[in-house]
Parts: sequence; C-alpha cells; structure tokens
Amino acid sequence: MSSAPGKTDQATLAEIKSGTVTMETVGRIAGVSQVTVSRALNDPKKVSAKTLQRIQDAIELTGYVPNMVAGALASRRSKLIAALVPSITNVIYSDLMQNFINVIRGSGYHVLMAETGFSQDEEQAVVSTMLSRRPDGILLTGIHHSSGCKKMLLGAGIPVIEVWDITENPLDVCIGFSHIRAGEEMARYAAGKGYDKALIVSAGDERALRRKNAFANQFTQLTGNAPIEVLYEAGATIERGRNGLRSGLEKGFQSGIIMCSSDLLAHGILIEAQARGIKIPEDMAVLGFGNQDFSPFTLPALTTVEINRPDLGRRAAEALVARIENQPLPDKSIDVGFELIERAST
Amino acid sequence: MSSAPGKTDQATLAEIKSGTVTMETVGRIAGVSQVTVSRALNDPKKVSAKTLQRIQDAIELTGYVPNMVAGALASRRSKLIAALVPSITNVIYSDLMQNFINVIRGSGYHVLMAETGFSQDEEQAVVSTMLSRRPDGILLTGIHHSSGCKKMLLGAGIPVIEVWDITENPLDVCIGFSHIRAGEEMARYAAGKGYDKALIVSAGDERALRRKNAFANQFTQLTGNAPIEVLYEAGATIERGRNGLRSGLEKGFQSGIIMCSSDLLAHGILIEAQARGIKIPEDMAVLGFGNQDFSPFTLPALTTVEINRPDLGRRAAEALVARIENQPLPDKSIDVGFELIERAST
DNA sequence: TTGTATGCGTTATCAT
DNA sequence: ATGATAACGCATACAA
Repeated sequence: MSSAPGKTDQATLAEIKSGTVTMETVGRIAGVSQVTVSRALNDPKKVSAKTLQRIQDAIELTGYVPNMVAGALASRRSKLIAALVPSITNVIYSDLMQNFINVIRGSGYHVLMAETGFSQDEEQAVVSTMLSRRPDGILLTGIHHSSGCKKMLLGAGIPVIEVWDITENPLDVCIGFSHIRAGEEMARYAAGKGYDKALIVSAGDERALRRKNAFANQFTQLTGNAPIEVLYEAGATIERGRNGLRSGLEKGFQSGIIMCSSDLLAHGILIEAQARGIKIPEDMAVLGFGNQDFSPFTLPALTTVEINRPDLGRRAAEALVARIENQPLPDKSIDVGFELIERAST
Repeated sequence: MSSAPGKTDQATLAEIKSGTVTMETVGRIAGVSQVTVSRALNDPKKVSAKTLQRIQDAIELTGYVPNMVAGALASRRSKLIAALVPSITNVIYSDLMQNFINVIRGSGYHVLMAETGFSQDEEQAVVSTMLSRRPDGILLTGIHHSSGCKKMLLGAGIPVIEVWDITENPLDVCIGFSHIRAGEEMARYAAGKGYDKALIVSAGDERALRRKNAFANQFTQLTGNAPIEVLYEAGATIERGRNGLRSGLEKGFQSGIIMCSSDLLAHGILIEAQARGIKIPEDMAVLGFGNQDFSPFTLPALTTVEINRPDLGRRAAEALVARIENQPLPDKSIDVGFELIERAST
C-alpha cells in the first residue's frame, strides 16, 4: 500500500525536502504514472477530472515546478527566443523590446536578450553562443549581418525576424521602415519649409548614416547646398547634441535647419542653443528623429519623425510566433512606415 | 572501415544535411567516441593533441553547434541567469543590466531577462515561470518580495542577488544602498544650503517613496517646515516633471528647493521653470536623483545623487557568479553607497 | 588518453 | 483514459 494514491512515503518526502520533485514524484503521490502527469499539464482534456484533481493536489503539496530544460530536450522545442539589439540602454531599442517581450511571454516563450553593440562581428559571436540554447526563433536588429552569421542562422533552420529596417530580401521575415525614405522625407520637409542651409548632427551607426546620406543627397538636390556634417562614432546623447551644435557653429553653420539622427541629439542642441541665446526656430530650426517620450515637452517642442515602436515590437513578436508555429504569414517584408510630426522647433 | 577516422559515410552526411549534428556525429567522423568529443570541448587538456585536432576538423566540417539544453539536463547546471527588473526602458535599470549582462556573459552564462513592473504579484508570476528554466542564479530588483515568491526561491535552492536596495537580512546576497539614508542626506544638504521650504515631486514606486519619506521627515525636523508633495503613480518622465512643477505651484509652492525622485523629473522641472520664466537656482532650486548621463548638461546643470550603476551591475554579476560557483563571499550585504553631486541647480 | 554505461526529466509513440 | 517504453544530446562515474 506504500504507493497508494494520497500516500506520501519516505522516498517521496526526501524528494520534496531535497527539492528534486519531478513528474514522477507527483505521479507517485497522485497514484498515476509520470506520463499522466505530463498530460495533465500539457493537455488536461485528455485526463479524467478525478485524476486531474489528484494531480493538482499533489503538485500543490510538493511545490512541483516543471523542468522546461528536460521538456525542451525531449520535444526539441525550447520555447526560447533569442533577441539581439545594438544597445539595451538606448530607449529606441528597449522600448521596442519591452513590447516584444510582453507579447512573446503571452505565448509562453522566454527571451534571451543580448547586446551586439553595432558591430557585425559581435553579433556573430553572440548568435553563435545563443544558438547553443536551441532557440525556437531569433530577433535581429537591422538587415546587415556577416556572412558567417547568416550561414549559422540558415544552418539552425529557425525563423528569424529582422527589425528596425526593411529589405526586399530578408533572411526570413523583416519588419521596419526605409531609412533612406525617412532621410529623404526629412530633406523634402526641410526644403519645403524654406530652409536652404543645413547642418547634420549624426551618430555613426550604419542606419543613422543611411538616413544622413539620404537627407544630404536630397537636400542638396533641392536647394543646391550641401549640408555641413558633424558625425560621432558613438551613440546619441544630450551631451553630444550640445557639442554637435558647437562644432557645427565652428564649421561655419549660421542659419537654417539642423537635422539630427536622434531626438536625444536634438534635445542637446536645443539646450546648447538656449545657453548661447540662439533662438529656435527663429535663428535656426531643429529636426529630430525617433519621437521619444520627452520630445513633445522640450522647449520648443521637437519636430521629429515617429516610428511606432510599441506597435513594431508587438508585430515583430506576433510575426515570429506565427512563423514558429507554422501559421501563414501574409508578407515576408512588412513596412510599418514613419510619420513626420511637426512641432515648434521648425 | 566505414567508421574509420576521417571518413564521412551516408548516415553522417544525412545528419549534416538535416542539421542534426551531435557530438556523436562529430566523434564518428573524428574516429572517437562521443565522450571524447565532450571532453575536447569542456576540458581539452584531457585529450591528446592529435585527436583534438581531428575533432576540431570534424566540428568545422559539420558545423556542429553544442546543445546546451542537453548539457544543462545532464549536468544539472543550466548556465542561465534570470534577471528581473521593474522596467527595461528605465535607464536606471537598463544601465545596471548592461554591465551585469556583460560580466555574466564573460563567465559563460546567458541571461533571461524579464520585467516585473513594480508589482510584487507580477514578480512572483515571473519568478514562477523563470524557475522552470532551472536558472543557476537569479537577480531581483529590490528587497521586498511576496511571501510566495520567497518560498519559491528558497525551494529552488539557487543563489539570489537583490540589487538597488540594501537590508541586513537579504534572501541570500544583496548589493545596493540605503534609500532612507539617501533621502536624509538630500534633506540635510537642502537645509544646509539654507532652503527652508521644499516641494517634493516623486514617482510612486516603493523605493522612491522611501526616499521621499526620509527626506520629508528629516527636512521637517531640520527646518520646521513640512514639504509640499506631488506624487505620481507611474514612473518618472520629463512630462511628469513639467506637470509636477505646475502642480506644485498650484499647491502653493513659491520658493525653496524641489526634491525629485529622478533626474528625469528634475529635468522636466527645469524645462517648465524656463517656460515660466522661473530662474533656477535663484527663484527655486532643483535636486535630482540618479545622475543620468544628461544631468551635467542641463541648464542649469543638475545637482543630484549619484549611484555608480555600472559598478553595481558588475559587482552584482561577480557576486552572483561567485555564489553559484561556491567561491567565498566576504559579505552578504554590500553597500555601494551614493554621492551627492553639487552642480548649478542648487 | 580513451571508452562504456548510465541517468538527467521530459515528450512522443505505441499499446492497452 | 492511462501506461510502458524509447528517445532527446549530453555529462558523469567508472573502467581499461
């Protein structure tokens, strides 16, 4: 009678105390086999109400916690998603990830997050170690990856979603917007408002540079004047924005519009302008990018380009889960677009 | 001779093509057993130079990627760390996590990151699903957790590190600073500078409120005047900073010092003050918290309290890894302190 | 230095 | 509705 339902024998007690409770333990207490416990958790309909109740009681009693490591090995589905972003301290990306993660969690997946620091080599290194976790899917930022990285991803045979950029030929699925079109749109707006001189203050990452070049080309074409440029290797900060205006003035910029690769830089420029008694937008205009949460509340409020990041994160998660679960996906390349929001700084 | 070293037979080719390469496959090609491949990867010293080379060639040939899921199950060490923060979009925490993750990665661990949103219930729910991944250690933000959460953690029997706060009785190890002492120090500073009226603009999370209360008590004690308070349920933003000053003025605040629970709120107050023609620090002073990257570059530069977040993240990672690997830890409770940095806003 | 046997805690495939 | 059995891919103990 030692293994009768409801009984808790010596061995069972030892397992509970040592924290080594498994489905086997739960089953022994509930008077069923380990397999039935597995079914009770994964597909309760297949188990009778009576035994289901007994199993639930046993789980309660033992404090059983499922072991997804074992589950992943057996099912060959890890329920893990790897997510690679250039920087987790940059709100542009963490904002996106916040929504991505929340949707992903709702579908029962966990997220392994890592930084790639704007470098393809680092991305490849990170992808390499991530794949050893056998993720069911992976999110990458951007559409440019090393060939070694692509090869590994193809070899892994898992869905890949590339975000924050767009291309006709994604590795698998991409969702984002055209940085070139965004840059061009900013130039058209600037020229359309009558500004015929421009200063560009930009961070040095590849996507920012693509926007910058598109802006410069379009602006030059429309006005006949090539913008002055101030570039930073590193990421955008308010400090670099302040320095950027200083450098721009030293390089001879006197009036017109200042195109920034980020609202953070733009905010820094507003501050530096204020410190110097330069009036925005009377003396010069400022155009940001990203529409961060503070951008409507600067002095003056910032004209900028909005990307709906929460929506982007959500849709990326939904698309990735759909791909993993073999649901049909209408499109391999999803353009979420952007919107130029005019405020007082221009 | 079909399994002679260097040979690649039919079955092996099939495995390579189907992406189901294991140590077994590699070993077959290299002419050794699966165990030797395992050793070659985990402890190369134990394998002769010759076979090591053959194994490396076979790995190269097959594109073998280790399966840490299987490794975790067999060794009962997942090499996974769960990290729970209130918000990943808040730079205060993402800054900390950035350094935490980098150190953790260097030790061969991966990080499962999740948000808990300032709620103990959500924290418990997240902990629950995280534990099913059998992490080797876990990082929590703060020292207050639901009893269910504590029970689960104890039951899991893994090292826990609590950051961004401090207590004499951590669950396991904690590293952070005293929010009460920080609030008191801010009050002493304010009173010492001669301010005898105060407005508090604070976010509503538990730690911010502890600083607020400590400040209010100490300030009242020193000056005889209780501060006016403006509280927000949600997190700190520049927008709420601007609204906070507005509300403070409506509540009758006219002059003195404004104590903020975050530099973001303080920045918003500087902006609103500028919009209203209020001179900082002549008409009223502003005191922030956090020393964010922009804080030296606001107008005027922000007086604030600095916590060395990168250092905190690094030390948290080091302490957690030490605990996991059973290395001695000098202290269960590590106070990293804080520093009041005086700038132009006071 | 290398190999054999075994088990990690599940899921999947058959039976019953 | 439930159970027996065999993977899953690796690490560990023990042998040789």
